[in-house]
This record gives sequence, structure tokens and C-alpha cells, in this order.
Amino acid sequence: MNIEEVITSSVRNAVQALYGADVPENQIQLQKTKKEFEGHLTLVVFPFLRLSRQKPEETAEAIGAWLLANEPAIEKYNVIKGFLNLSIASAYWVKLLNVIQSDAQYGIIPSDESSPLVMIEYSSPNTNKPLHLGHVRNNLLGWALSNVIKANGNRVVRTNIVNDRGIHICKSMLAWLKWGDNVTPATAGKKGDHLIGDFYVLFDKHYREEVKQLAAQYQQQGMEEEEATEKAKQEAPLIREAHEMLVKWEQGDAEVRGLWKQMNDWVYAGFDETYKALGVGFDKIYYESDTYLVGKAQVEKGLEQGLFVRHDDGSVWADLRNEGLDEKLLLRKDGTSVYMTQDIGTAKLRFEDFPIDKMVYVVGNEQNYHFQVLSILLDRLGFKWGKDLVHFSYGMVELPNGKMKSREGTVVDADDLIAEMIATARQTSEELGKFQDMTDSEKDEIARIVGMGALKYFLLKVDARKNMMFNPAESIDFNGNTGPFIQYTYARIRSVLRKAAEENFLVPDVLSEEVEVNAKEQDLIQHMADFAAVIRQAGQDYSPSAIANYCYDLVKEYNQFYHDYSILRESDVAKKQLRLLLSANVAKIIRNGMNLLGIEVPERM
RNA sequence: GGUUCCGUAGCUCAGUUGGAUUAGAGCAACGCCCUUCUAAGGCGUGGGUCUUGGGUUCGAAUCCCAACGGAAUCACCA
Repeated sequence: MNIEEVITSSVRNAVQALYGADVPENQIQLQKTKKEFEGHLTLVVFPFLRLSRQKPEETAEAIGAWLLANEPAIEKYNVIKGFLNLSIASAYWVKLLNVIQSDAQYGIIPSDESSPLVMIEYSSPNTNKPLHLGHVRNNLLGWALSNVIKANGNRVVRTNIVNDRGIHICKSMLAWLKWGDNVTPATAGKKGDHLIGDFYVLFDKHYREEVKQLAAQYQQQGMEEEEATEKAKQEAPLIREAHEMLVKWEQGDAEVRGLWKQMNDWVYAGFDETYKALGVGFDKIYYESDTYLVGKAQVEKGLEQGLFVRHDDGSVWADLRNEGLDEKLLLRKDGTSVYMTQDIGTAKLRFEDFPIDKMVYVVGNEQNYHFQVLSILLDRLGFKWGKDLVHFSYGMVELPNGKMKSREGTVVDADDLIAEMIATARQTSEELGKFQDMTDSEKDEIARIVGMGALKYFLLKVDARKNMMFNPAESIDFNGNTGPFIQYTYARIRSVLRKAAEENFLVPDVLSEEVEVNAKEQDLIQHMADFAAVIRQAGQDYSPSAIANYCYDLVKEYNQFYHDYSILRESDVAKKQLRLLLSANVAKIIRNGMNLLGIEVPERM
């Protein structure tokens, strides 16, 4: 039972004793006392005025006096207007620190076989181009979110649906056949995803030239510009070839399938490197080439059941007009499947594979409509999980001149960015003289941890729902509200703890409650204790940024403490023990909190 | 046009299950603090009509309505 619950319960007793009323728990507004006032917790008494029939000050005074007399945890109180500020006794804080110390996973709820099973889909790349900054945000959010959900006592299955088939990959394949000269990632000295991406761009370049020429021809024949361009886009030889290739793929043509597999494998090898650098992973990967037929079958079944309608041209639609939405295409007139069809198939396979209680999709907010529709369709098709699937809808990463556009070359490549962050971290460390007595492998490791920490924190500290700004011209900060700031504090604490160990200073696991805890130390303990509530809230709101902001606030508070009080030079043994224990647990919470975000912390930096 | 989301300091962002005369951080600017546990740190100064206008309330950045500004989406692309 935490202190808030203890006090809440006592306040109920107080109101009962003083005013003879039984107030529900949710009417008791207990909040952290603002910095500028004395106290730890503040009771807002306005809701009780109707019961007390007294002024706010008098009501607060009465409740305060009752609590002081009857609740041992309360040491003193003060009243300002309708606010009753309560100070918790020193011994209680030692007790709380002991509780935190005794639990290496403080605040984290373990899961077991009987815990709810949450499947979380994230990443979900196309196999025709390398990952960019938008994917990085997706991957980091997906990973962090899955950790947060897990820390709230759920089992988690991390999954990825790879969009490995379709016209886009055919374009890359065709370009490689035409102009590739049998180049491979090995011979080109290039990651497979980048190689394939280059061919995709090459296809697009040639295709646009063809369209331009063809459109000009049509215009000469008397067509309007717009119509000519539209026709040219469909008639250009390259796109026709790509479509032919797609048809062959669907027919299982051995040659096309062979090339397709080869090229996808190159891409996967490239992705795996990026995933590894990002520190993310998956328990189960689905491929659209395996799921799209399942989706088609589901749609056909729905059609038989009268859930969907077939138009005259043969295409199949879901009518969602009674839900306030439009008609939605499910199968093209040629019978091929679309995005929605595939998601239906994937959902079916997943629920056959796992006893899923909840499904979370980490997908950008540009697809809000898609998931609104998917939820309804899955529900109609009789999947009981469909109705309350969660679309974790995150915002775009914007550049100073707008969205990232691959055509305009304004894409921030994931691998480039990662390399740049690590290089910057290395350079900063050199400049600050942090590397002096380190081996090369230690330097590499620290540069990696700090560089990635800066990148990850930068992306995760922002509310996921919001669009965010990234300016490539300004490098990501290493000072202030940043990952390295938090990592630095951790490293500093570890250094202090190492020195304490070197001088053989013993810190007991359980402190005596006689130890006097000063106000700053009390605040720190209270702040640490909040970690549990923050994880609960982050889980409830699907909000990794809440964890990031908490870590920052805790670290900021600790740094003040570190600056104002000495630890190792404290002559009073009991105080020294308290401060070391305090520091060790701040470090532990930083490590666990950052770990939830997928950010590592270095022992030195 | 319909739907959804967003609008807080020069910039990037916290703060929204309504709470305290002064709405917080960081960056950028200026100043101070390393013979003392790592200065990637600490302290300070300046910087705001929380887009605007109404409303609900003892109390609104937070809830409701409207306007203005921005984004996404409404594809036989995924």
C-alpha cells in the first residue's frame, strides 16, 4: 500500500468522523504538493465544503488537525486557502526507500502464463526501399510501447508484417534486370535494402521519362494534357512490364519467384542490420505474400454471407455508409487484393497462431481511416477482437520544409542518421576528454550507446500522437533535456558507487528508520516512488513519452542533490549510507526506465 | 466539402481524469560556479494576452461551442 492510498483512506475516515459523511475515494483529490509550498501531498478540500458548511480554510484546518492526531504517517500540515498541505514523517521515507531497494524491478509488474496476451505490430516495412527517419520513429515507439505494456503485467508478442509483394517490388526487380548487370550487395559493397532502393529510384526515373514522352505524343494526337498524362501513366512500356511481372508472380512463375526471393533476401539482410542497430526485434514475422490469399478467402466468405456487395464490374465493396463512412474497396475488378484485404488475412492468421486478448497496431496517423474501417470489418466478419483493436496512431516526422519525400531526395536515411549520431557522440567524447584511459572497444561501445541514446530519446520524449520536427541542419543535442544528459547522470552515480566499493564502505540493504532524511532526500524518494504510478499511467495511455519525461525530471532533481550534498565525503556514516542507497536506487530506476524506452545506459562516459 | 488530429517563450517541447497571486523545461543569448564524489553538470537574468471570441465552474492552457491557422485522410497505392 503506497502513501497516497494510506492518506486517502485516512482522509475518508477524517471526513466520516468530522462530518459524518462517507465520501467515495474518487472524490478525494490528493496531489503532489507544489514546489513552492511546504509538504509532500496536498488535499484539495473544495469538494468537502458542502459537507462541512464552513470556509475552505476552516475545513482544511479541521481535517489537518484530525489527520495529525490520527494518522501516524503525517508529521505536520499547513493550510493555504482550500489546500491542505501534508508533510510525511521522515521515518516513512526511509521505509519507502527500503521497499524500493528491496525490489530490483520496482514498479514493474511481472507477467506469467495467465497474463493477458497483447500482440503488437510495428515496423511493417515495404521491401523496395531502405528505412528512413519515419520508420525509425515507428520502430522505437513500437519497441518502447511493447516494453511498457509488458511492464504492466501483460505477455507481449511483437510482430511485423512485411509488405513483400506487389507492384513496388516488381519495379525494383525489373530495373535490376534491365540495368543491374547482375550486381549484388556484395559486388556493389552496399546494403541490400539500399541497393534495391536505388533500383526502385532508377525505375521511377526511367518511367517518368517514358510518361513524359508518351504524353507528348498523345497531345500531338490531339489529347488534352491531363488526359494524355493519365493515359501515358498506364500505357508506358515500363509499367506494363512491371504489371506483367506481377501477374507472373501471382501465377507462381519460377523465374520471377526466384528473382523475387533473391531480392527480398538482400533487403531483409539490410533491414536486419538496421533493426540490430536500433535494438529492436520481433517474436513473429508475417509476410504479406503468405497472408493476402487468406484475406481474399475471408472477403469471398463475407460476400457469400451478404456482408459485402459485388459491383457490376466485378469489384467487391463493403458498404459502411450506415457507420458514417464511405464504401470501401476490398477486391479489385480483376480479383486481386488490396491493402485492406491483406490486413484482414493477416489478422486471421495471427489469431489462429496466438490466443490474443488485445491487438495493437503501431501505424502512422495517416492511416487513421484505414484502421477505423479495419476495426468495423473485422467485427462484421465475426472476429470478436476486431471491435477494440488499438491503433497506436503516431504523428509524422516533419522536416523544416515539410514532409519527407523520396522523390525530392529529402528523406533522412535511417542508417546514415545512426552512423552520424554515433560519430558525433564519439567526437564529443573525444573533445571532452572522456576517452583518455579507454580501449578502442570501450570507446566504440560508449559512442554507440550515447549516440543511439541521443537519437532514441529525441524521438521518444515527444508525445507520440503529435507530428514532430526534425531539422537535419541542426544536429541532435547532447546537452539539456536529452538522452546523454540522463545517461551521464547514471554514469556519474555508478562512478560514485564504484569509489564507495573501492574504499570498502558497506551499505546495508535495509536502512534504520532512525536515519534522518532531509527535505531534498525526501523529495527524491517520493519522486522515485512515483516510478510505479508512471508506468501504470504510461501503460494506460500508451505513452512511452511519459516514461521519458519522468526520467528527465528525476535526473534533474538528482543532479541538484548531487551538486548540493556530498556523498562520499559525508562524515556521518548513517547519512552516507542513506545517500549511497538513494543514489544506487536512482541509478536503478534510470536504468529500468531507459530500458523501457530501449535506451542503454553506460557505466562510464 | 466530410471526418480525424494539432495550435503553449525566438526555436524544440512538457503540462490536459479542471486547482494554489509568479504556466514549466531544454536550446539559443547574457552572467556566475571545477585545488572538493565525472562541468555531457549546477545556479542566475531576460523572454508568454497558453491562436481568437464566447460559455460552464468557487476555480479553465485543460471541459463545451464558434471562428481562424496548420496537418492527415476521404484511391481499383501499400
